[in-house]
Amino acid sequence: MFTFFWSSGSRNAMVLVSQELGVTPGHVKALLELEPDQPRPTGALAESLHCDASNATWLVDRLEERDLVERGTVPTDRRVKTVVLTPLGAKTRAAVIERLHEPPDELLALDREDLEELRAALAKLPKSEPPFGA
Amino acid sequence: MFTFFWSSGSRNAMVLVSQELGVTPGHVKALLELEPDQPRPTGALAESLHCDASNATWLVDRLEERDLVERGTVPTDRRVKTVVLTPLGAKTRAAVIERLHEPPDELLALDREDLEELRAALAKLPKSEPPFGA
DNA sequence: GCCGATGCTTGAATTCGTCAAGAGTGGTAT
DNA sequence: ATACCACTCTTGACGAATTCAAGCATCGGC
Repeated sequence: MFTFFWSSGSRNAMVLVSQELGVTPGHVKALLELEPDQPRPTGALAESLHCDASNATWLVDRLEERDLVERGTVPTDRRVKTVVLTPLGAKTRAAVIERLHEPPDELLALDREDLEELRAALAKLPKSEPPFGA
Repeated sequence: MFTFFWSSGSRNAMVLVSQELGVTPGHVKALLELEPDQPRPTGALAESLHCDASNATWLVDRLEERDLVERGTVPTDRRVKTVVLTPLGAKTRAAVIERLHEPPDELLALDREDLEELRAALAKLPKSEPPFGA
């Protein structure tokens, strides 16, 4: 519903959240792209993140160092390496989402009616691949 | 009017613009903080950019290399170094602003009525220091 | 079984950002 | 005036994030 938060942020919400949780903004972006118990190929992750494959490799390295994800393989194609959340990773991801759903001050300043009008107006925007469900 | 663009972007408008014009996103941010013919102290620039003074120094170095800005001094206090746009810098800045005001596809997809509703709804948000006038 | 395409990794380079330390200057109190 | 503290900018070191070029292993088709 409020995926629009992402950028509206009063001084970028994601940066603040990542600082609170002791991870980097890059970690946060990547965690949000991973569903618990659903391994994804590194390449798919890179595509979701709109970045280079080598960048995804580097990012997964950092996540792996912190035991937030684990690498795996798929039997059908031994070239691809998958990435899957560890229990700690899933927990951290949940905390990030929880924290990210808290509406920023700007929206809290609106009364119910104005908020509903804003929601309705934004709902008409063509959607552009929300970073995570909601 | 559409300062909201900044972040709403379909893949960050500023990044795209900077690529088009052959400069970095940092260059763009800095250029927008400088009014033509109005020298600003390096420190003031750093504050506007919400970054470290040393970062501002580094940024001005890069801008100076490309002849987009020039450094100067003020007679009243010999500690401060000012930054002012060169003719090329002013021209580049104008191009950036021009390009940045073009509405993204998401908004072009809306008809006049929906657009007006969105504008009205957004107008009720408390304002948080727009990056440049308009 | 060869060969081009594909998936990931590595290394170098650049940008952006922070912090710590230093040089130069300004202001103030003694 | 001298000493001392505050302020401005710069420099250097470092980490995060990003891109490109090159390399290795594997896959798929011929």
